[in-house]
Amino acid sequence: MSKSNSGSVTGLQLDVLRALWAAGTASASQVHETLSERRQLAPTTVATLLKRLEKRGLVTHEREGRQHMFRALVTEESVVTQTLDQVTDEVFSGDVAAFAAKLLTRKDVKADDLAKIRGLLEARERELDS
Amino acid sequence: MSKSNSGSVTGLQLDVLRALWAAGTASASQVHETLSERRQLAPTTVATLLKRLEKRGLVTHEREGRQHMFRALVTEESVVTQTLDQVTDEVFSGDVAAFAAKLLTRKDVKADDLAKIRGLLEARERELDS
DNA sequence: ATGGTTTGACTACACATGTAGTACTACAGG
DNA sequence: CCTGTAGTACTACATGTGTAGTCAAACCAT
Repeated sequence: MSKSNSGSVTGLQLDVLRALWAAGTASASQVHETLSERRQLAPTTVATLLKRLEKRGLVTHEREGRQHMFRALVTEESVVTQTLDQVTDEVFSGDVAAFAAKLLTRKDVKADDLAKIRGLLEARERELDS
Repeated sequence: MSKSNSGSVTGLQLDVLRALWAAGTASASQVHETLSERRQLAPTTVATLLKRLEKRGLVTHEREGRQHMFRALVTEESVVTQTLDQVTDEVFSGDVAAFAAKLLTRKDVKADDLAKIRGLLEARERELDS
């Protein structure tokens, strides 16, 4: 049951997944290449990461000749949601408003951030209202 | 100096810290007691956690007779901020608006959450505006 | 004092993560 | 055909975390 997989991912794992989301399908070396700007990792390291993600059920692969072509089994949406759920829960005891509050009172929130947020907020209000 | 300590904490560690924040100062067994409703942990486990948090510089203790009275060295504020910073960074590449957006579009956001958020948003706007 | 109780110290162990080396294999070029 | 190379598989290792047991000292009550 239930599995649906409860794993939240670390920043590194997320980067790997992002490479896959961007490519759709990619070999270990392609992922390595993609990551190379943000992370200095040995190619084998990337392979290990992919393998571990596969073990956790987050990605899969299919051979293509001698290569493995990897593909994410989870969407960015679900991973992000998962992460936020966890934070909401652990840090804010499920209180989304408190969560948002903290976010809004951060030092580095800019006026245009607020504007964007306002837009979304209003859209969301209309949505819930209807 | 400096470091202000870069550690983000896990849910469990956060619970331990919360016990300390609530008590101001507490012995391992008091923390254990406090946690006992949320977590079924052996007393020694709690002691271990406290010790590790101390090693990381997040708490400290002073002997009081035969006991160790622990005290948090970080504020809830800082830990929460730290956590949000990390999520902002890792998950949203620093884009606070995107972060907020995701939060607002969650399934379980209720109308009164939105109302609260709107209040804060407006307060914040006035603040930045001034 | 003496023994049971409390509490801190040390040790342990499985699992995840970050990181990477080595070994083997199969393909491509000469 | 032989060999370099690319790419997978296996192994490794330090660190952090969740979880807890054992041991020893210190203390309280009889």
